[in-house]
Amino acid sequence: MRAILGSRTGSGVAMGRQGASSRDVAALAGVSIGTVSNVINRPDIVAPRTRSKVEAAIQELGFVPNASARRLRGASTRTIGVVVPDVSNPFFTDLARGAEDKANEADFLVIVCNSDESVIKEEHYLSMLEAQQVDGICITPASRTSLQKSPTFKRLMERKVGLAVMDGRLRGVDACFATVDDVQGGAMAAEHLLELGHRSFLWITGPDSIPQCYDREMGIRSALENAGLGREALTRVEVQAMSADAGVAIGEALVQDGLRHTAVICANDLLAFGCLRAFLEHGIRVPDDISIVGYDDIDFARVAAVPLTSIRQPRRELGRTAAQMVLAQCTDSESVPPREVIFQPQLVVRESTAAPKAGT
Amino acid sequence: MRAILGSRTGSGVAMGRQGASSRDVAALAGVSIGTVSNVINRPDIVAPRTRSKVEAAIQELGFVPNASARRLRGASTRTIGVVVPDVSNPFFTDLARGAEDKANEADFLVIVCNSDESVIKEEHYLSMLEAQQVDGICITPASRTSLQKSPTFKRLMERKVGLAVMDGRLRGVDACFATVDDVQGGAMAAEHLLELGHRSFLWITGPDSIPQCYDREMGIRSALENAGLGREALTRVEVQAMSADAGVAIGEALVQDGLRHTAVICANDLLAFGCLRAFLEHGIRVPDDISIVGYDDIDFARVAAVPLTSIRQPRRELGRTAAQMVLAQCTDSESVPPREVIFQPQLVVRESTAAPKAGT
DNA sequence: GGCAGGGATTGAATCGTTTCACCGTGCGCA
DNA sequence: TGCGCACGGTGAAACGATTCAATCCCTGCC
Repeated sequence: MRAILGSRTGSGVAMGRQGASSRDVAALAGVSIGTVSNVINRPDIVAPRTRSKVEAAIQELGFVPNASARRLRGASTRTIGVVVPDVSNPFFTDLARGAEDKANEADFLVIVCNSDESVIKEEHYLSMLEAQQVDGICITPASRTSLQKSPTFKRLMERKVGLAVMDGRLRGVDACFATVDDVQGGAMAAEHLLELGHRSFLWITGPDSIPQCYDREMGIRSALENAGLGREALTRVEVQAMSADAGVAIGEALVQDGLRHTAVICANDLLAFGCLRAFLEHGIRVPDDISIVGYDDIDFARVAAVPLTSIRQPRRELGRTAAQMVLAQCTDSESVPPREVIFQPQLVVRESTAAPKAGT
Repeated sequence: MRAILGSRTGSGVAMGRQGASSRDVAALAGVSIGTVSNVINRPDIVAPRTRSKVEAAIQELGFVPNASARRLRGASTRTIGVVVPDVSNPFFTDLARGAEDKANEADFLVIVCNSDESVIKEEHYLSMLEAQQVDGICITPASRTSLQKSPTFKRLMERKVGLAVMDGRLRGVDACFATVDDVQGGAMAAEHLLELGHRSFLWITGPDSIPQCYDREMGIRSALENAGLGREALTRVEVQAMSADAGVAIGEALVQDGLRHTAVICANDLLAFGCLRAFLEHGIRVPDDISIVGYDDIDFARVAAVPLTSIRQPRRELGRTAAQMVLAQCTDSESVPPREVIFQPQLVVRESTAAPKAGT
């Protein structure tokens, strides 16, 4: 009476477009399909003899449970999404890598999505992740405000998909946050330069809609204010893409204009690299003629043409923490994970900063 | 008689742990569930009026088809896996990013896996990807030989999962390959240095099991041979991890030993960076005292302390091509995609190489 | 020896979608 | 008027695993 249960590919080494199914395993082991499921999910409740029979069958057929079917029946897909602006920015690479490490420890897979800071792409990815039935999402939002308005995002929240925002906070959103204190980081950069004696600053940053940029600027401004400087002490230049190329472009423009500041603070190391390169190519000496501070302290900061003073962020740790939060939400179901972890940035002084020249 | 079909959450704005299902949409639009499916998959065969009714219902409920259910019924998951040694190596970052770009254009999602060059981790990831029912896999194998032996890999092949090997070839495997001619690349590096007059080389490389390392070394050796040099002209140093830190360690050791070569060729830019840094810290001048050639030409190569001469690879293009091949295999079903694309590397000369000092 | 109880296993229902055989309806044509 | 056909739409089966109520079997106890 069990003969009828054969797989569509026969009972031997079941192969074809699809691998072996639990039916095949059950047939080969001479048990019911439910027992196979038990062996996989609750091995302890299965009698040792039965268990080893089933395990042998699983081995022989090379059976791997179909995650789609599993998910359909309510189980987890063991998959999380990671949405970042651009993994080719080393900062986000490390964020993603950290998240992947943590996920891997829990046997989860990671779907990586690059939003390229486009709200539209982000929204699109979110809905694909929803369709994929991911268990959770770690996201660095493309914008400070638009995510909250996204219908997909709202649905995701309502469906109680695990959610952790990396490196940024969202007003009025009930999610976990793994952030670095960007206001503090901005202040650190400014204070370092103030201590060296600088009084005139150039701030190269991305669009104001990027929360990190916004916060860092706030930190810089408050530090300058505390030092008794007026708003005119800080000149603000905004770039569209926070890339090395953009940094080069700005650096070139600055050189053309004649340098009017003694110090440059960049919203990330990539910009700083570009800027540095443009300066050096035009014979401007760093830090003698001008100081540069980067942000992120990516691995390459220390091997730059002039090793870069930068604000270090615990990048991998940030990703790990976010993944941890997401996993906690979707694994331990009702245990409430810490809602917010704020890391402190760290000033790393290298050779790109020094006291301004006397004559300035 | 259709009343019985309500969703478990009622007929209004259906919400809960799960989003709205096609049943909900069907109920709201007053059509059958099959019609909803038709609207989604073959809109052309549905009458315009019906179609717009259904589309309105989809909108209202925020319906997103469940990919698991879809897949279960034989459709694609619209997901591919990308397995690389380590995305925090910029070379692989770009490979992954290229693949993601291409996948995104076709509305596919990418699952990124870091094997850390561990055959065990690689195998584990492969079986998770199998369970996820990915449509295809782009992989840079952790080893030259072990993948062919992996049972999971064999199953994957038999199941006709789309497969593309990035940056490496596998003996006796029937898959697509997107590679760069590493033998040629190694030769280019050596020839450049030979032309400058170098005769004594140090080759810093990863384990021989890594195909790229192996091939590059072959290229170097044949170039030296062609130049009439014996095997003793090349000293080989092997590191476990091809990271900047490993480069620093080697660099330090070299300095301790006293430099016996006039040129160093590194199997990747990270090693070159580390080496460069160690040299500079000990007052050794590059390229005056010693020349360094990297490999990959990552973005940072040109902004290094001494801009690095390197062998450029079309990184993103490689990833894009691999993804393209995989997608072709799983989309156009029977159209045979090009089996192999070989890109040519390119020598980029910067400031880290020069003729050896006269007295050497 | 019979029965209660508990551990092991089974079988059927279920998840949400796709697919396909089938059914009405209305129209053109003989 | 009646036949056949095309078009739109329906409904049920199927995909592969999980879950849980039901069943079976064995052991130990009275």
